[in-house]
Amino acid sequence: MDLKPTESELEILQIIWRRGQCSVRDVHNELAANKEVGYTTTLKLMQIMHDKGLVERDTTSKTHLYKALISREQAQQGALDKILSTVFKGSTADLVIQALGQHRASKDEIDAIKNFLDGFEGEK
Amino acid sequence: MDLKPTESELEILQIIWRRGQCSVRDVHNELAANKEVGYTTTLKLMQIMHDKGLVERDTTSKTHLYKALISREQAQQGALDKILSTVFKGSTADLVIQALGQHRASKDEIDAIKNFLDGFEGEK
DNA sequence: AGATAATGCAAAACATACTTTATAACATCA
DNA sequence: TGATGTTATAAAGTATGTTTTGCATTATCT
Repeated sequence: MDLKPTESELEILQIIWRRGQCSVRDVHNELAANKEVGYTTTLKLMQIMHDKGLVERDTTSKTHLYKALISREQAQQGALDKILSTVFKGSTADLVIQALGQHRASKDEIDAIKNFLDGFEGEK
Repeated sequence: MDLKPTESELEILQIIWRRGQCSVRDVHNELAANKEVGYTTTLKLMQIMHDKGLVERDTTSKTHLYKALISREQAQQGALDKILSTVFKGSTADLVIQALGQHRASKDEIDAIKNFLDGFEGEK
């Protein structure tokens, strides 16, 4: 299994992740709200995603219902792994620092990360 | 300016960033050490990168010398911005936690990040 | 039943990234 | 000089991702 969603596939996954289970129409309506796209384009992409094993579908009723077979966390990790190797020379610390430096994280965010680090370090 | 290097372009940028200034031959030798690739493929990619404005070149001597016009930090930030919007719902904290969680960072790395966070928070 | 709308599939068209081939110009070595 | 190797360009070929077109099926409304 490869599981490397493309750009457009990720847009669709976002919607499926949020809603849990969708018809092509559901997904298309959300996509079309933000950009110009044809219904059949959305359909075709979801068919490709099904071929790739990114989603599964329930075909019992005429309107097929799609569910994600890859979790958001898996996609996140895949994306991180990729940019770690391509631009961060494998250094997670560099990545984290770059992410935080530019972003002007809020106090809450920083605290959340610190807490996470504390727990992480304690565990050894 | 767009400045979105592709996968292959990033491999080449890695080398240019490390060496500072390179001929096509320099880059190609490094690439060819790790994978099967033709000299003209490397050349063509570097020409495309020049067209895009990712690199500049000194053509005074026969052997053209290429330099990066995009910094590693710019490329890193671009990559981060992209995955933040595509898979992390814009949450830097989620990204950082996911990056650290999977990676089993070393104590040194964790300390580096903590120090960074401390300084960052203090500055307000 | 017949019209209309929604859903689905297959095939082809298009765009972009990547690779290869063929050719030319120049430098150096023997 | 002329054989060889290096560099460069242009053009074409391949692969992958994205969009569009045409057609068939099913459901619903009158």
